[in-house]
Amino acid sequence: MAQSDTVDRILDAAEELFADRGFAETSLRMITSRAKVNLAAVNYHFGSKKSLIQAVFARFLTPFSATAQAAFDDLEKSCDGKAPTLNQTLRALTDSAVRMPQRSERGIAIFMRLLGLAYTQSQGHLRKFLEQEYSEPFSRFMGLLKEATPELSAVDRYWRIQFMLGATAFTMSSNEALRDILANKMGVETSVQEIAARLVPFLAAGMQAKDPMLTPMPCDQKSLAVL
Amino acid sequence: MAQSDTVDRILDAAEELFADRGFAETSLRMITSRAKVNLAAVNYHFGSKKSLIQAVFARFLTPFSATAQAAFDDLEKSCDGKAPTLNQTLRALTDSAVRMPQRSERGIAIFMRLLGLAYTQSQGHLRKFLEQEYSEPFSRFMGLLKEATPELSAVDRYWRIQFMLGATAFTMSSNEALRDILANKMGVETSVQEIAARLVPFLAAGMQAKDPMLTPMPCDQKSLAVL
DNA sequence: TGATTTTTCAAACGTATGTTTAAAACATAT
DNA sequence: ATATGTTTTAAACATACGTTTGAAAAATCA
Repeated sequence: MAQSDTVDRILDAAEELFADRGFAETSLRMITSRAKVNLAAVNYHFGSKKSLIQAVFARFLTPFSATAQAAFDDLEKSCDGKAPTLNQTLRALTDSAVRMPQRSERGIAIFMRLLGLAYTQSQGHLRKFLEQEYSEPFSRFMGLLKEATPELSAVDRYWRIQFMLGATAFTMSSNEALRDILANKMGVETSVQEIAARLVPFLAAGMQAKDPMLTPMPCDQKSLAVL
Repeated sequence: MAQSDTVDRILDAAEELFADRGFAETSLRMITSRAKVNLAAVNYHFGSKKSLIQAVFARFLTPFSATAQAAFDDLEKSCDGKAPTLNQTLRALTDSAVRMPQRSERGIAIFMRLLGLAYTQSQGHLRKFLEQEYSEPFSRFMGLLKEATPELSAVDRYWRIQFMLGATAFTMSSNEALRDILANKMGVETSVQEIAARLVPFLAAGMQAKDPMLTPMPCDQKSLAVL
């Protein structure tokens, strides 16, 4: 081989192991032994474990962010002048994820799981890295969300976005486990695409729920208004 | 003091540290030094770190599960015969959490954060412990959800419950951080009760969204093959 | 009181981690 | 072929972890 592929082998192994077991629970020795590379190679090529984690994310997040930006461009062009709907905006994002060129069949699942872990296994450095590296597509997405939900107050929108993020990150981060459970329990096979297709209407409906402050607080009785 | 309070001091310290930093990232030395007890005390009183984690959960989950069961009883009694609505069911659960007697002012926040971590930091032993220890209130809640959403297919319900769990666990697990961000950004203070009050309508609306397979695809390009 | 059990304590153990080192192997270009 | 820069390797390093030990201290009970 003309050029060493050590770097890629490390990235491949790290990506899978991180997705399977999380960051802290994956040691450099596991990574290097799966990659069939010397232990010191990680520190030689990446500098540290933290940098390796960031590199794993950069490798799939950079092309994804470009794809998403293009999808946003298309979306704004296609309904020129008018703001894209919430469904369209969410769909543009999930489609970008689903259509990404994958390294393996597990590619999408790994991609989703890592995104979920990034929110969940809050490694401080990762948060900072992602925020400053991908702030543009992120805030563009936020802007689209704002235009698609003009009826919401800023505070309502803030919380509902958190709810959306939570539902998405959590579901996607354990998408393989959840799919297995469903297959065992009800004999139904599910693709990541289907999960996304089910998730979007759920999120859109929640986002557009009636104003939360209008729902009565519980007195001592459980008497509640219907919704 | 007639009886040593070492056990409680350890539980208090562990509870806070786990909530702040997660399980793996909290060492026994941190716990024992905050609790001002000897390092060996944890292994003496609890046997192992795993058992300590379970004990922390049992201390607040056992009374909570009792409270929730009572709330479910009340709910079923109050609308006798008829099935409680989705909003009522969700509300019964969140109210039970909010009304729990708290050990501190952070009590609710810690409670939520730990519940979120239980789902998120999937310590295998914790999952098993929780499942076999609190399966009754859990499956009762699931039963109520099923009765409250008779129009959903089992598969749809399965996925939407996962979405609800995700939104809840994620939001609650970082509720303190999210509240701080909102306070800094928009000068709005938020209580955990308010988050719950906002979350419930979001979840209910998502749960009752129109059948996902019927939602139309965005305009021209994004039309996807059905599943 | 004295005997016995329970609890505390400092110290050490064994293991695993991320990282560094310095020499060897390799590739490239003069 | 020789020199130069890059990559790989085995070994060690320093540190942190959960757990165990055995003796001291405290509490309990006869």
